[in-house]
Amino acid sequence: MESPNMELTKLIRSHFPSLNEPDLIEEISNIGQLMHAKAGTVMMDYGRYISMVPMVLSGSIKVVREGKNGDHEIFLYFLKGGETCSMSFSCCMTSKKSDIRTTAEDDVSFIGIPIKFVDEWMMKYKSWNRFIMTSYDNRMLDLIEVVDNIVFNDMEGRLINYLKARSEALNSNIILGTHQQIALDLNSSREGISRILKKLEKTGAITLGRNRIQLNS
DNA sequence: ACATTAAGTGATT
DNA sequence: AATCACTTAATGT
Repeated sequence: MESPNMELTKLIRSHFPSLNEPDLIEEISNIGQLMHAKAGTVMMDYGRYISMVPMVLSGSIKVVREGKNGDHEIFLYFLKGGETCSMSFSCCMTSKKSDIRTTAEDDVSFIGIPIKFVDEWMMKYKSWNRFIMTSYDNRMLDLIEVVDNIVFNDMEGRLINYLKARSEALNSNIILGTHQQIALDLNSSREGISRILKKLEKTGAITLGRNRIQLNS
């Protein structure tokens, strides 16, 4: 039988190879909590305070922003294995309420790190510092992509990018869900999404089914 | 068989 | 490209 401590150590080594300081790995193993979230679970919601920063091991987490009116939201990006949520980190640091909502796109497992340590390790461990900074940078790039998408692309372009992102996040070319949900994510209308999807199906790019979209690439 | 939910369509703005 | 009003199709009970 392995102790949970060793289990965590293994997971950190295999999923976060850039964190290579032995003391750091030991600390994470002692302090981190191995956690799971089932597909569809809302992991973080608007207005909630965050006490833990997740280091994602497997699965992917959908991050969305609430629209101005409050009745719409807009899809931002997916968080995948080996990554962490910079939003939760910055929220924690300023002990602000969350500006975003995250849901488990599929079954997710992650290591939860209490904020206190996230902060402490920033100064203590160089590789941790780099890890957090890199994560910030990657998220920033994702956000720039979102802006580009909205400003320069029409709905069809945005939808195609969205489908790609989702397929990549799920590691599958089959996407399950309703047109309505996609419309919500893209701040569009169900009918509009249905029409574009229909058009894409005719070109052979995708195959449609009820609750199901298959990408044919 | 019936009710419910998802998707398709044409018209209007 | 969004919204409305409706139809058609698939699925659950």
